[in-house]
Amino acid sequence: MLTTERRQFILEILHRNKKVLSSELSNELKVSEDTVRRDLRELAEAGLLQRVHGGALLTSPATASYADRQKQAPKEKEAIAKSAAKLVRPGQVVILDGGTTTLQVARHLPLDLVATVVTNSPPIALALAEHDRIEVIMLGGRLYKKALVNVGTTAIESLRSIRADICMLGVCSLHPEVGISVANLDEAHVKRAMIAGAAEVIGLATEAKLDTAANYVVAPIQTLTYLVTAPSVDLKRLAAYAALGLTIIQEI
Amino acid sequence: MLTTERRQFILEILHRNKKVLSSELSNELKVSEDTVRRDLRELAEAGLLQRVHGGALLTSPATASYADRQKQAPKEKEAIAKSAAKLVRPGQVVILDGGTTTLQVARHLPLDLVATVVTNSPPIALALAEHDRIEVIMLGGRLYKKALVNVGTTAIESLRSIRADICMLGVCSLHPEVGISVANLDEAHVKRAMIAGAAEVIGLATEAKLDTAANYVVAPIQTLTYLVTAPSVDLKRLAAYAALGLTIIQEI
DNA sequence: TAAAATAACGCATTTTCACGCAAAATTTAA
DNA sequence: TTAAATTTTGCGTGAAAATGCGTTATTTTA
Repeated sequence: MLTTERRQFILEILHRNKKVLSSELSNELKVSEDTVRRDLRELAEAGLLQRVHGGALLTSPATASYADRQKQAPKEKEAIAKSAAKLVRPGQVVILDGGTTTLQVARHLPLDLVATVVTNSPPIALALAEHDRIEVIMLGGRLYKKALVNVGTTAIESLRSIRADICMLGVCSLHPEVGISVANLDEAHVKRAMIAGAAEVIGLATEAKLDTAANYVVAPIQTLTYLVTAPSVDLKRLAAYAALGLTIIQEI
Repeated sequence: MLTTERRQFILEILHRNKKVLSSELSNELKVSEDTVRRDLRELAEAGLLQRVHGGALLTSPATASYADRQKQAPKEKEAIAKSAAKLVRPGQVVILDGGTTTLQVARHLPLDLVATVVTNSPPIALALAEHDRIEVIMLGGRLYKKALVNVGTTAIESLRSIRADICMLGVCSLHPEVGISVANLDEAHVKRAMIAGAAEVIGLATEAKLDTAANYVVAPIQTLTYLVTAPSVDLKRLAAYAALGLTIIQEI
């Protein structure tokens, strides 16, 4: 049985049963579990299924992908969020990009912080609704459901009239040469407008995002003033970024 | 059953029953309470539920006042929402005002409905993210936390360039002579712009809102094309409104 | 205040995963 | 067609995840 054939078969089973187990597939297909896992890994990267411990599940459309990402490396994201939240000074105007990491930042802002937050992410706006003294400015636009952010000219236009102190960007992919890149063109445009509207730009990145690139480039690395990562990330992996002039923040 | 599967199941139960008990889940899922607790802990960290002694509750979507209102007359609101949701025809462009009743409407829209929804309410935008075929246009602006809606010139400006088929308005106060009125000036402005941007206007009102008035008048009663109320409301109470030319809808 | 229920913590066990390496299979090039 | 290069696969190892149990703390209730 050909590799491609086998993978097709896995997808069929998955759509019939809504889930597959690595162990069962290994038995049924007469290949080792390693091979099955490799298949699942490939298929997951292609977005055709959702890997979980023990096998895989159907990728539920739209918002599910967001919920999934919320579960990825939650510890690391929380560590980053805590550090990043401390960078916001009272009275500042902050542009907060959408994303699961920035959502954590919003949650970790002190409840009594006086500030203005500009965001294109409905979940972040809701999280900040509990912060009495934070003024929330929501950027409108078409809701891009995969990332739960508003995109389009409306958002970009609104950003033109905003001069923020800092901008916190959840970077999807970061590469010393390629720069900051994302998987969606609309998102790239909005992020670029956010960067243009702030004096300082803070990038938030989990380790998995380092040294990777996506299809749409937002800006070169030097655009960032700070790069916040988890304390667990090896300094060697960050050397290339530090060399480009960024200040690396791993813990405050 | 896979771990991820189990956690999804817990979330489903939670959304259905508004609460879950560790002991019940342990029985139902045939796993130890430890495991259930671990699941709840993880899900809570992801912000998907709120842990309490004995189990978990739904995450408060936002501020207390909003959550409180969501608890007021839930049956009545649901009845109204079901009727109102049926008024949306495939392919239409719908302006959906913020509010607890309109949020229910969003939730009751068919999952396969093809439509465009324009809203200034982050909770509604999020609820609609699960509807694959609904395009969501979010109106930006300053977040008015008490009602969780975006207000201000940005929202009003955006509405100027929209011609919707219908507009669904959660009315705060309704009075035959005063008209539609609300407690906040900014909200009044936005609602007026919404009305101006739609061919038909549908008002949603629980019984408690009939024959009351608030400080800021949005528009006269005749602005409404339909008034949707719960079937439990006595027709006599609605006579005055019917006399003004509205079509009363109590159940479909 | 005491008893009961619920939670948290540490630990051991089992299962599942990831990674490197070498053999086998497949594709590409000479 | 043969040889070289690439890909795929299976296995061994160690790491990580998931789970249940015993114990101790905390909260709730009577």
